[in-house]
Order: sequence, then structure tokens, then C-alpha cells
Amino acid sequence: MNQVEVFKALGNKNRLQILTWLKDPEQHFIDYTPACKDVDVGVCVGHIHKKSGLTQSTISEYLAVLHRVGLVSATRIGQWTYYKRNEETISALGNLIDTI
Amino acid sequence: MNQVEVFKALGNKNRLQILTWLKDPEQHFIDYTPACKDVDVGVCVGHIHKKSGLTQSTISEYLAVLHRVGLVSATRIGQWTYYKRNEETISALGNLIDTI
DNA sequence: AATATATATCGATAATTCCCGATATACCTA
DNA sequence: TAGGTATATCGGGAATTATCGATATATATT
Repeated sequence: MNQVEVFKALGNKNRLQILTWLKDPEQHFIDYTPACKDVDVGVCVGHIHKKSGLTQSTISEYLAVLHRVGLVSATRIGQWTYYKRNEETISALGNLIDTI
Repeated sequence: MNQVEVFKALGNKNRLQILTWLKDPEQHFIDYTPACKDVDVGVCVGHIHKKSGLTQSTISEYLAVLHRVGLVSATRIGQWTYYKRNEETISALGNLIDTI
């Protein structure tokens, strides 16, 4: 994990917001339904986009940033890409704070 | 604590480095001696400046950033300003990660 | 193959950050 | 008060980031 890059990724109100939305998709995304029965793959770009008020390209870019630093996972299913919090990385970050 | 601002402050290699140096002044600063017998006030700007390889103004600015977001305390004694890690804020940040 | 939809990427501009040198301010000592 | 040292602030150029609209790519449907 690249500490500096992770902190940069978190140093943006909108990206931080997305991460918290992803904590509880049912609560934050009106028309959310899980894409898979058995595996939780998260929320598709379009839902996040609609909720955000930002453009589609910006949201796509932000999700790519969060993915690049490992804060979310990405799963392509058909024409949708679903993003989901990577809790391992997030809690690892919590521990890492102690080593700073 | 302003989350976004704290993450921005940490999203810089040099500021992160300074924070880790301040963890153990004896180890990282050759000619370090505590400024006070009874209270630990940390390390003065000049020492950090010399070790960093960056200019005095940049270091002063970086320390101001870290101070503004609460990651370090600042103590002026005579003509020196001493900066010290604010462990409370840092561990609070660790907890805050869980709420992200 | 043609079209429609979802997402990703490209190119651009404005805003912000990085980092500098120069200068100002604060404090100390003589 | 004058001069010296430590730190802070100012002004600026280069680099990066934020965010957009336009376009490309991938997938699905007919």
C-alpha cells in the first residue's frame, strides 16, 4: 500500500463521501439491489454518479483512483462495473496510522 | 478535526517523513537535545530544516500545515519554535479511519 | 450488423499544491 | 539601539489535481 497515494485519495471530500456511501448501499442508494445473490460486488458507477451530482467521467475517474490505491474493489459484470469497499485495506490503513 | 484537511496534510511524502522523524528525535536528529528538562516540546524548525534538504520556508510552511490540522503541537521558546507530534490527534485519526 | 446503454478515457481549463528565493517579524545579546 | 539568529510570511513559477464535455470502448439486444 502506498501511504502517500492513499492519503491523497482520501484528501478529497467527494471521494471520502463515496466511500461512506458504499458502507451501506441500501441506505444511500434509492434503487439499489444487489447485482449478485451470492457475492456482494457493491454498487455500479451509474448509481454513484446519479447520487453525486458530479459528471459521469469525474465519478469514473474517482472510482478508478480509489481502486488504484486499493480502497475499493471493482467487478465488471456485463456492461456494469460494481465498486465495493475493500475493508481489508481500510482497516490496514487504520493500523498503519499507528506506524506513522 | 477536519478529515479531508488531515488527509491532505498526510498526502505529502515530506510531511509524512517529518512526522515519523518526530517519533524519535534522538534517533533522527544528530545534535538533538531536549529544550526543556520537564516538558517535552519536540524539535525546533532549524533541525528539521537541516535534515530535510528542503528550504527553511518550505519546512516552516509544512510544519504550519501539520499544526493547523492538529497533527503536531507548536511551542515557542525564545526565538525557537518547537514542534512535537500530537499523539492524541494521530490516534484519533486511527479510530476515525474505522468510521470512514 | 445496427443500435442502445454503461463505463472508461481523452483533452482542456481552472484551481490547488509544491517548493523556491526574498523579505518581514520576533527575539536575543551586547 | 544595533546587529545577529530563528522562524514566519509573501510572491511566484512549475507541477499536480479537480472537474468538465466529448469521445471511445465494451457489452447487450434486436
